Amino acid sequence: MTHDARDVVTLREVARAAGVHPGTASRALNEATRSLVRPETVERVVAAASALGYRPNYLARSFKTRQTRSVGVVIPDINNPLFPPMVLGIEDRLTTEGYVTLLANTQNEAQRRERIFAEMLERHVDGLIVATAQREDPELVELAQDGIAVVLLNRVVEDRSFSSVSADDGAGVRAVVDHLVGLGHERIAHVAGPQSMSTGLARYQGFLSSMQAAGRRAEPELVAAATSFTINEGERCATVLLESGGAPTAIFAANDMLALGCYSALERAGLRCPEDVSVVGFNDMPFIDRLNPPLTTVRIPHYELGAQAAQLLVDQLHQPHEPLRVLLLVPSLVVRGSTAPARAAVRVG
Amino acid sequence: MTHDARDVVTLREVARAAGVHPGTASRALNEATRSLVRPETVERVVAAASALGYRPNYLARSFKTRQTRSVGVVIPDINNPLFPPMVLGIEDRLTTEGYVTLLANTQNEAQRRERIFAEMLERHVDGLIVATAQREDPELVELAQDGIAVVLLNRVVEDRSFSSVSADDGAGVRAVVDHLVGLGHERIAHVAGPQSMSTGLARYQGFLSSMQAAGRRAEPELVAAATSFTINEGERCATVLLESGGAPTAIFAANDMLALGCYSALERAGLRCPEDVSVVGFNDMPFIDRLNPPLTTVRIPHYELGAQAAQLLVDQLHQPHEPLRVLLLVPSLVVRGSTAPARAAVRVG
DNA sequence: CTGAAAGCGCTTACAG
DNA sequence: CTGAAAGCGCTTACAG
Repeated sequence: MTHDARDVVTLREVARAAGVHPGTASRALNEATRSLVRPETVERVVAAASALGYRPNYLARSFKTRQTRSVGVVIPDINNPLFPPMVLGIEDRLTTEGYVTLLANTQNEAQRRERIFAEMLERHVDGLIVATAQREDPELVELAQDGIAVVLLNRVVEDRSFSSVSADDGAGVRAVVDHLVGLGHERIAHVAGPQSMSTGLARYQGFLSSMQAAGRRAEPELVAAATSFTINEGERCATVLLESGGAPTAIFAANDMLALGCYSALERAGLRCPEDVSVVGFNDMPFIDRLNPPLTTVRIPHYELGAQAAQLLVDQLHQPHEPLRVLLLVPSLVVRGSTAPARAAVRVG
Repeated sequence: MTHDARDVVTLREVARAAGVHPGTASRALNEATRSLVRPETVERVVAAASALGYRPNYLARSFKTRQTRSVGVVIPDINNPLFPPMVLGIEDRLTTEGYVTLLANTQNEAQRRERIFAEMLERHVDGLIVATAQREDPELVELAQDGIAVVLLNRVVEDRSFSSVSADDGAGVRAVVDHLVGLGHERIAHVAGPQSMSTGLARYQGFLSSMQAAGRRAEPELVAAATSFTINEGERCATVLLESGGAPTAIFAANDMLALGCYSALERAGLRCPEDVSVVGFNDMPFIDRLNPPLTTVRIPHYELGAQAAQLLVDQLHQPHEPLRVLLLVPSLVVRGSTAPARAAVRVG
């Protein structure tokens, strides 16, 4: 009825068939302890195991060793197209290392996040890959202090006690600003992301420093900060910028969702993109190249981000006293139809 | 160093603190057996447990009971925007039922699929939600015969030995055909999906019967079958249709990806959508409403699909001899800018 | 190099 | 209603 049939052959039976003690059979079958056993014995045990179709009982093993070879992956929202490629990268790497992926979405709800972490620990995951970090994240810091293996993905905590894999936002933003400056834009605005997240802050700071490096000033009326990375917030902020009197000829949005909101705001204001205002995003979401106009944006290697995070975690699991590692992957600017040479300043409202 | 600190308090200690035998403590703490214990004793045990911060060891429990309260979710490709909402629906429902989600992508590779199923069984998942079914799927049928609880999601196996949750494709297609016929289209073409999948077949058959019901003939030169649900295949098939001499004024693509390919083919042929040719998709992928033109398509309640599949599985787990259930969720046509009244027949090539 | 034994932390017949 | 005991299937010190 259930799949107990599969489980019917146990280590004890393999041992009997091979004429050895179960302990010996265990050692022979386990990679790590195999060298303790005489080669001929190993061979005998392995033969018996495969003859009987022996499959070790993971539950028993996990119970005994307190290791589950599973890792918890905590993301904000799988519906955000950023995350699926990361999850795939994680899964691919984890799988080849013999780990299994427990996935959970926080949906940005504190209560849900707490539940998820508690559940993952109850399930004895060997480690956690967390893509929901806030810059200040006491909950996460506490986890780390409890000695749970955690790798941060995409976003980062201010407290530098985590290994992490994220994109080099500074480099990405620099490429954006250089591109816009190169097109002759004088009045470049920024729709910043939430400053409570490392990505929002890093891109904002990158904007300030890149502007300065390019000899431009980032005027206060040309910056608006969104409270979330959503289309609605992008529209709201872009509207603020357009009505501020700052007369931007280009808007750099801290991610593609916000950029989509910029499109909406421009449309509502009767402005054309890129003729009147250029728009740049960040992330290179799927299908963003099929919009009208196709969005100029910064491509982040999301799959790689996930794969590297998984690797870091696995390394850390195998070598618990490994020093922390902070990986920054290189993004690249993808120029499409939403940016064009600056024309004249535009004033609205 | 590890989170062993959390595990330090064991059932035995709770029992001692409450002055009862561990067996009694177990019964008192377990929902199902609590009624066997005198209320005052239950109270004492519960108090002791919470005073000591007792957390049952899942590993021990799973080992003993052979249940893990985990379910494997097998999807073709998380990067396909269809699946994230389904996965979220699954996770939400599973979580409230106390189950955890093991996620894996087959990437449509047979080898990978086999590995995944083997792994999931090794991990003793309580059941499986499978969105990768082929119409003929001996592997899956075998699983079911082994008595593993399986619920099919989105796609279905010809062999009717599974519970499943999918969309009522026939109803969706009917709405599409009626819409196009209502717009005066005489020559309606179909880019069919892979006929090895139930979705591809059902939508094709739905097309045939709806056309017939509407008094139209589905001419052979107005149907082309894709070998995969991809943009490239959509473009290839649409090109075939446009060059076949059938002169379609509307193309119904079996999903949005294929419809995207139709857009490309029209563009390459110098035809405008919807002025020259109307296009309809299926699924209502995220952001498909932001394309140029916004795609008319059939909305499928993907989140609900996932949630219902999870529910079916959980029900089946709790009530193993429950009869199979086949759920068909109702889709709805979303009319956007890619469809317009028919003008004249168009001939290309 | 191998055997004998203990034990991981629970659950669950079985007695009483 | 509760206790005493067995046992799930492994791994791993400990002897020899």
